[in-house]
Amino acid sequence: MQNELTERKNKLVERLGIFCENEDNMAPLEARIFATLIITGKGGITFEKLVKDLNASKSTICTHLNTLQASGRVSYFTKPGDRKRYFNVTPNRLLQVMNEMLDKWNKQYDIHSEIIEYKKEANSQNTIVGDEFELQFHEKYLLFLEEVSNAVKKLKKNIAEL
Amino acid sequence: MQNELTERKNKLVERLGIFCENEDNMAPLEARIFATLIITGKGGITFEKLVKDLNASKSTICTHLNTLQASGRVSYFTKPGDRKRYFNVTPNRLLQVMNEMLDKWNKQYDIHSEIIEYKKEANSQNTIVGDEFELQFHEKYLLFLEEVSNAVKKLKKNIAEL
DNA sequence: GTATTAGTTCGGTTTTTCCCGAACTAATAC
DNA sequence: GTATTAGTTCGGGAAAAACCGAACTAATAC
Repeated sequence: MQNELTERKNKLVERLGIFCENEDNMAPLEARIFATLIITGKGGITFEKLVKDLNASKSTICTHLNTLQASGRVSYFTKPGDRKRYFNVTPNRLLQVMNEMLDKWNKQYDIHSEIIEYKKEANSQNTIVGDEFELQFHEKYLLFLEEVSNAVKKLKKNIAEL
Repeated sequence: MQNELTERKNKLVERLGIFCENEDNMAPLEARIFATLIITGKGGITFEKLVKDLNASKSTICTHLNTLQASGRVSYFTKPGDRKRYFNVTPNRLLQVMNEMLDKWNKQYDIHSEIIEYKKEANSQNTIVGDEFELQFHEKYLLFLEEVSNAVKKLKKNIAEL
């Protein structure tokens, strides 16, 4: 019974780990740590248990926990009379996820804006008819980025109130 | 004059390249290729010009062009009486971007759903009061994924008609 | 058919990433 | 203070990623 649950947990850590590796550019063990923290939840998990559960060295766990904390994804708390740290996912993680999305889209917006500027300038200097840069793709892209950003900004408010 | 524009283009390729490297998991040169294609636009660019412009080996360009095509991001066309291939970004790239977003969110949805299942089961077996898993984070996350997915699905329709 | 050039394949090298172990520091329990 | 254990640092090694060059194939121009 207990084994079946643990097995299920491990499978989930692995699955979520691979996802984080692929989509969030995490190192394999870093992804497993983060996945473990997500699945462990608020209660947190100690350094030494991570070392055991993930079968990794202390140094690796230490390094990754630090980068995860530096990126704001992970925090820890302590219990009085217990010097261990209990690591968990930063409380307002969902808000963070939304902000990360917005950041990424903003960066893209800036780049495509600059590309448009560049292409306009190039077109104005170009003399060969029919050889101009088209701007539609970039303009549509900007439009899309605005819209999807707005949608997430709205969700930020709504979900905060939930 | 021409130099100034070329300089600007190179800067943009570099900037967009780094973005693709970081956010889209591309290899450095792969990212530069893709960036070049985006900035070159519909007219496309030949294999040999990529080799020259990016100062890379034919083999590397070849390999990356193939993976980029395999992932559906890049296509090519030919001109009659010219055996070179002209590579460019796949025409409906924006639609593709939206689909990639939806895919990613779907994957996350599935994983978090399974985590919820797991935690419910664990809670039902748990006897220690106050030691249950909380589900709010995951439930909010699912809600958010649904909403943002819906927003993008709407945009898919609207922007297609644009 | 032949020459030429576009593009591919594959083995190998360089570079980077990832992780570990051992020695170390820091904190607290006693 | 001293012992113990939590956590860190750093040098190095293994593994993976990225790129290249040389030899090759394929296509077309002539």
